[in-house]
Amino acid sequence: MTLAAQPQTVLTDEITTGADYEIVRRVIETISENYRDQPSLEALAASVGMTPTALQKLFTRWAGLSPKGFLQAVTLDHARRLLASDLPLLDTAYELGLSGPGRLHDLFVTHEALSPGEFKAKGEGLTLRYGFHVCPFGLALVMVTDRGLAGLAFCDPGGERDALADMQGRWPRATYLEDLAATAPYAARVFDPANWRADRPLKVVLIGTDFQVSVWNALLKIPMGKALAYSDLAREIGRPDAPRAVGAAVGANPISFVVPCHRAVGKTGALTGYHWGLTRKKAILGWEAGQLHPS
DNA sequence: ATGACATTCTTGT
DNA sequence: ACAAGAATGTCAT
Repeated sequence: MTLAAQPQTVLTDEITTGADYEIVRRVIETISENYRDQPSLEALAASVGMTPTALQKLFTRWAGLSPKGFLQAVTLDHARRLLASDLPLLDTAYELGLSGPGRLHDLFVTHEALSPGEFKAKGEGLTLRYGFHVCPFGLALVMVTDRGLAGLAFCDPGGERDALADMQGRWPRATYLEDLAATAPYAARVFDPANWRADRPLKVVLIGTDFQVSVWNALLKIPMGKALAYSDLAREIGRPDAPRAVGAAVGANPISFVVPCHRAVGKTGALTGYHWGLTRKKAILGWEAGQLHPS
């Protein structure tokens, strides 16, 4: 797959975006494995067979920030700074949402939980429409009900089957329909910051146990560019002794990215596990840093 | 730095 | 009902 035989000109936007992610993903992987050595742009470019300038351009277009800047964003130091910014943030940016049943964060999300009956039936009688869409982090599997967004998962090209199976395992009795027309608007809304507007709230449906839903609620309160330790989350929901259970609940979050599970980090600021791959967690964090400080 | 273990919730049998 | 596991945290080497 190395020869330059592909006719670049006929590739659609979507396909190039997917291919771009693959390159960027490998670069990010390299950066996060060797960030101590501060790999140079030249070395990074060589590792993916590109010229330094081409990689610089591609990476910056993707992340809104240079490989160098990304390297810094992924560093332990940076994650620690996110943590250092104290807890008060939890209630501040967020008073406005009190009027309605909903919660707000950067994406202007309103949510409702599924009724206990509906949940216990493991999705029985629920119709989930799904579709795969290209996004900045590879392929996104979007699942919606008539009440709003219910699931968001990631995969690499070729992994569609596994991703779908993973989601279907969560609600085995639900009916699944492929319906790109239904899911496309959600994909566009979620991954384009220009669409994060209060007058177009994103409706999501949280399907989980009480404990899980309370953890996901706490996650929704973390603003973009901030992070919280699992133990802080545990305190936030009033179970200071259950950081481990919180970790499990965070990992079970069916709507990744929208429910910002990537903003939960270890007590020390270390980036810990991620259901859809640690590399992707770093990619998302770096991408958010780029949205925050456009260069 | 490494490893054992404490602790809470979920899930499969 | 029970046992095992999980995207953790802490304390002892």
